[in-house]
Amino acid sequence: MARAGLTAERVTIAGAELADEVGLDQVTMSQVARRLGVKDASLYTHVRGLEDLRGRIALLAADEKTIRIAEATSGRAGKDALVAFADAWREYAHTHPGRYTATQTPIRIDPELAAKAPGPRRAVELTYGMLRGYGLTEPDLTDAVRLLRSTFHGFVALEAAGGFAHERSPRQSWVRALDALHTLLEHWPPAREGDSA
Amino acid sequence: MARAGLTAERVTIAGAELADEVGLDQVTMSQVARRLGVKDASLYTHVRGLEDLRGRIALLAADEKTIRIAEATSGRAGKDALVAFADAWREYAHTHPGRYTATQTPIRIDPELAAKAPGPRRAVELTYGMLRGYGLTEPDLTDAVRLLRSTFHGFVALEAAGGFAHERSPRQSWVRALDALHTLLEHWPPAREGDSA
DNA sequence: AGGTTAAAACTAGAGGTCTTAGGAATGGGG
DNA sequence: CCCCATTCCTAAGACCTCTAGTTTTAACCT
Repeated sequence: MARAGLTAERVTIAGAELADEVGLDQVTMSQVARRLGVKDASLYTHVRGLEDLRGRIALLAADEKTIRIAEATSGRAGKDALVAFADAWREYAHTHPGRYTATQTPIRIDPELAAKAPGPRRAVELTYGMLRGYGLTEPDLTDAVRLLRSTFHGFVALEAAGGFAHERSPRQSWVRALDALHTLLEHWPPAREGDSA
Repeated sequence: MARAGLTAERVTIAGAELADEVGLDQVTMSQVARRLGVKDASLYTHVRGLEDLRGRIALLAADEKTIRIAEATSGRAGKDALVAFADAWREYAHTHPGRYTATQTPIRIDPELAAKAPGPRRAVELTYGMLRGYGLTEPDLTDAVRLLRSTFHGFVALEAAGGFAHERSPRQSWVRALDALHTLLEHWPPAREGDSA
């Protein structure tokens, strides 16, 4: 029987495609094997198991998303950068729902593998870079980054879960949310007594 | 063999407990049956299947969370109410991680069953009520509600996924995020040209 | 009390999944 | 050309979901 030419990467990509098509929890070893024209057991040469595969999909997605954001924000500053960053984030979640879902799973990723992935560190740099123009300093900077990431992630997650059943289109709320966040970053409230606790 | 006295509700609760203990995706028919001292097949008298059980857990969680929030915000207004609301939300996610995860799944819930659940409607009322003091009007009100829900959900989701690896404690960032959101609600930016698109 | 009956729980089994173990083919390096 | 590490396979065990058909239970009725 001719070799299929599998690699860990090809298996991961097949899994990611499957995730986007039928949902992350429909990604099984068997399905991925079938898609690659191979028996289930053959995958275990390249991937430790289902958990490992899921982790690799998550890492792939994180990298891809970071790249999109980097492209989108390149050369922009201030609110332009904020909107480009956020739109790229949401766009990725929309076009790759399965991959995006994978990024939400608690980190059960092989640490050694994770160390090789450029995504996370780069993502952090991008976010801090985007906020540079607002003149925040630590620890406000970290807090602001966390607030932004929370809002972006929360919005697309709720959107995907069907949480916005209301009349008003999510798109409109999204635009207004970005307006609001921009305003907020420009007028970031000073820490008050007791906030260091 | 003596009857176990199962009901759909008892099965759901067993599933919810299991979810909190070992994670939602470890909740299987077999495990739930084992916990109840019953054979797998017996569960199908009370619950349509695994999907259905998951949906019921999600509904249970939504109701419980809403109740906690209602209790916490009762009698409060303004920033007090905002903080109580948010803290109750986060607290629920922390103490019931499996149940909370269940609420994130896209709605595959039996519509008939969902109609009976008081949670969702009540949750919406609570949120709008909490914002009453800020003097917002539609459609800003809807946008603000969506922003808050996104941020709350996003924060606890990232927290649970290990997304806040930084030095600074999530608790501190949470407190500051609430400060920031309060400020934002007090100075909600007016809609600009083109925002209705 | 005893008999009837609907529901609850069981046994059996088909079909799917994950994973390990060990055997056979393949193709690149000596 | 042949070695042999790697790739892919078959086989098999354990577990899972769900359906069908059967037995047991408890509640109701006279």
